[in-house]
Amino acid sequence: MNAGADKFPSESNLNERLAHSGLRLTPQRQQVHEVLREKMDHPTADQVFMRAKSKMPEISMATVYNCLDALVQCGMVRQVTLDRGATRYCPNMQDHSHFYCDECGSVYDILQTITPEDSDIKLPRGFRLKNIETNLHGLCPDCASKAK
Amino acid sequence: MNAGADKFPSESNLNERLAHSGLRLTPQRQQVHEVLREKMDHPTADQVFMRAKSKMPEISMATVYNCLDALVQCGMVRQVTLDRGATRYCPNMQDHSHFYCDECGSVYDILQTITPEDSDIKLPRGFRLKNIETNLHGLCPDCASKAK
DNA sequence: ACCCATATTTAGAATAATTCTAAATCTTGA
DNA sequence: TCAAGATTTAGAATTATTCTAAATATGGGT
Repeated sequence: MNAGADKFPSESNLNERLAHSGLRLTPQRQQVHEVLREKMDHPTADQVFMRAKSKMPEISMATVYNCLDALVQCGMVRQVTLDRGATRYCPNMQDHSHFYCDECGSVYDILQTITPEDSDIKLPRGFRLKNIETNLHGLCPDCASKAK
Repeated sequence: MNAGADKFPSESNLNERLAHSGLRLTPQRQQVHEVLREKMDHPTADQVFMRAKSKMPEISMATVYNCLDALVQCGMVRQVTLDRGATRYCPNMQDHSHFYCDECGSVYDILQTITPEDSDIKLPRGFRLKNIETNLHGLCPDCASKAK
């Protein structure tokens, strides 16, 4: 699309990444990925649907779920489950963890995490560890100040 | 209830714990807690409901949710959200993490974890960290061996 | 370019998970 | 004993996710 520097390096990988998992690049998958990158506020499937719909009115909810699954499967998006509510989606594939405010439910990316390497977690024989998900729970600045 | 050694030390705390959060000890809350401690296989609310119902036939689903919420709130039970499916509940309040098999969905307690102290995670100003939830993702022994 | 096999999308129905509601019941403390 | 408030209950309502079957799109081989 542009000959110059890629503003969105991973966008250019989308096709390869999908292909690597035996999946095709489709306008819908592109759109869903774009929606996620545009506003990285950990939207739910429903929010992704509404945002995608505004650009691509024919897209359906089922497709959004399909696309999210495809993007998760090929490693372009992370699924984030923090509470009993709807699952959220995060296109930031850098190692990072999520801070979840137990009070108001807001989510923040925290650019630090524990990797299988620097953790000294030992699993019983036979387990194969792929990655460690770190969720930080507490109060966000807003709620912390309200709480005295 | 018994003068001897407590087989279930946290059971005896239930009342205090609830009281400390301004909650009452009720037969239903006791039952739900018992169900969880009886088989620590990370059941969903629905499974807890069925198990509790067999001992206390009049209990309702809404009550199970209420009780689980009360137990979580007073720190007697942990909520575990690992995928898009139903939330699971864990009465083991020792520091530990959960291993989740991405293939078959089974969950194992792993008696190691990262605590706020031994992690050197620094949060931006204002955040108040309460606890770190560590979820290990990968393949369980069964699925790992099947996967070559 | 044309055809095929397969992948993907779609709307809507179906299911699953969770929350809400309003009435009944149970405590607790004055 | 009473009143206020907490808790439980059944069932309805809502929300989240998955399923289904038909329509459409795509890529590879000719």
